[in-house]
Amino acid sequence: MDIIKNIQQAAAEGVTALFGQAVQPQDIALTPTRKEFAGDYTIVVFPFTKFVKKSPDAIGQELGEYLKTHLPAVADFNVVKGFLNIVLSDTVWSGFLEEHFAQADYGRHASNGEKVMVEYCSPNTNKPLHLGHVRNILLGESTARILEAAGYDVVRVQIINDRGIAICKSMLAWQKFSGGATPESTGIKSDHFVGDYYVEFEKRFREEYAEWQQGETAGSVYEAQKKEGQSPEQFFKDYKDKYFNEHSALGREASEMLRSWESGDPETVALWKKMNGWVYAGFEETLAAIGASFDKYYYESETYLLGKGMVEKGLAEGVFHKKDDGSVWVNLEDVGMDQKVLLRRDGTSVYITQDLGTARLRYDDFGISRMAYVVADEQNYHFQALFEVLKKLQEPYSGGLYHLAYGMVNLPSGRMKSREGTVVDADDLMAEVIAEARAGSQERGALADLSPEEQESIVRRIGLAALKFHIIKVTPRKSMVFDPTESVDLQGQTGPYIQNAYVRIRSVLRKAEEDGMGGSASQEYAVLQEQEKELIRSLYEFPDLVARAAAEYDPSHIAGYAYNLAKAFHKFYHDHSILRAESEAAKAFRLKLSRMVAQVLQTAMGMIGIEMPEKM
RNA sequence: GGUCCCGUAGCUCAGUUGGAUAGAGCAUCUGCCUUCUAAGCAGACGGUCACAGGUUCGAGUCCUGUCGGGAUCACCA
Repeated sequence: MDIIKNIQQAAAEGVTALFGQAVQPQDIALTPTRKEFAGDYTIVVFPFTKFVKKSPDAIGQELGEYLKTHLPAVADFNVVKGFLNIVLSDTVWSGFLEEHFAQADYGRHASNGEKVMVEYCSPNTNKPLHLGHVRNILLGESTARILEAAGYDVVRVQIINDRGIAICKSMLAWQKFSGGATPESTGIKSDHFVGDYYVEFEKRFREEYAEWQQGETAGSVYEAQKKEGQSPEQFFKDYKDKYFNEHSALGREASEMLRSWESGDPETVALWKKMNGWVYAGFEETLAAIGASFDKYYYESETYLLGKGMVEKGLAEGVFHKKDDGSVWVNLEDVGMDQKVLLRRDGTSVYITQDLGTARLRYDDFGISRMAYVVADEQNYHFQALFEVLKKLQEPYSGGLYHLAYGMVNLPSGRMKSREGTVVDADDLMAEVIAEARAGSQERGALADLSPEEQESIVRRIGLAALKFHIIKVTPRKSMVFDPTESVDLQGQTGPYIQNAYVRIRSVLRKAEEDGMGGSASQEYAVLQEQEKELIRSLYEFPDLVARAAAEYDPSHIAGYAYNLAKAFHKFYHDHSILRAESEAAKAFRLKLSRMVAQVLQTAMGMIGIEMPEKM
């Protein structure tokens, strides 16, 4: 039974029968009726005035009559200013509830046999995860879960940037300054431990640079290369990278280490493995705390040479071209872009070459038909180019590529800057929201008779719900302002607000079970309250919403839906008693309704990685 | 400068793909717990949907331009 489709179908037939014009059911504009009018769904009749020489009101009347006589579900209708409001029979809604209230997987779609990959997280290994990664991970994990709910077979992967100058800086600093300290000997979480040495390197480097600026070499470099009217401060700020490459002792050592790694020097590789191992152990802890897990990790140290074969193939097919200096290019001007280099003149790969190879590798590994990359929007251009190149190569999965671009996470004070120490650490952030939830919980005292372990488990769920919901409710595409004090709010439009609706229902259901609840009496409940209908209407729309969130790769739709459903339930709960309903029939009906609301809230929140507590 | 994204209440965000009088939360103020969990409910206050044109029965939504903010335009990743 699909209520909306039935109405559209009947309305389309009605238009044909009454006005002699063929229209497609999906072209019937059907929207939920606004609260101030009577009805469940509204058909906008204005479009029909194009081919019917009657007033919108007259058309509405005729079509309303038609629907009322031809569709049993339609109990009544009214026409207001060209809007045909359709009132459905209460049995439509009570029938729907009876059919679905016990369906545990309601809202989840049957398998569609398609395999899709979601790439997310994808950190560098020189520093711990921060707020930006948190948005990425939450979006990626939610998207993966939503796609699963929509019937896809999902493969979660990340590509870890485990090589390059950054990790060499950490390695060098550790080698020079640690005195053999380890995460174990210091008691510092292992990814933070490695990050600390990266910071140490930067600190020492700045000191070295500042000292150098006082010397003769610096003076002559400044005089020779300064731009007109440029102060020494400004000049040396811009000169930093050049200093690193051309003058710095630390810079030379770090570059040396990178070369040594690239040539496979056993000692360097061993050190690299040791420090990356620390980082991975720390990441795993953080990812486990957030609730994300992966099917496969790809490492840039293993993929950065890939893709050359595909470039050769493209060359052979004439899709790419080689310049006189030996570099290989693709011309993307036909799709409004530039020329992009694919192989350097020395034959080595660039970033995009590696991504071409990695895409192919993944296809070979998993046979996926679609791939979603969760990567910040600063890489929009890169992914546009990557996808176009894969299309030119006619890769079998190239029609199913999607860049889930998300905006920057800013603080109320502005952009996060590591130099100013304003980067919000992922572990700290989680600890903070959980502490806030703990404080709130102790104040309320509702968990006092549970064991400390149970209390802690609940408090974690509440804190993480606040954090996750706060981030996921924002449309991915938009950049967002993250206010730490708001993220720990437990009231209003928040994760805990939704958990609370669930907890209230569970509490009622527990009591009902003690009393022994009457099941079949609900069938006799004939006249529904407006708020009951609203809840069921909302439940009815859930599967479509899941499909839409999957199609648009947008978890914020699920967050918004869960909030609206919880809000509707809170109001219903406030206005109507469940266990002390007017009749046995009403009580049984409301128990079923509440049960299904709880079920759907749990399913929806599960899709965005939020677990529900039984009590709070 | 070229391209892309964003601009909605004091703040943080929705707005079902063009439908009715633009909605929530936070903040401020006011009510509601001897009654199923008050992390709740109700009310008040708060808007030139950045601006100007256009398309049409109808525009926050589509088109053009302007202003403001961000990103990006490497043989870096």
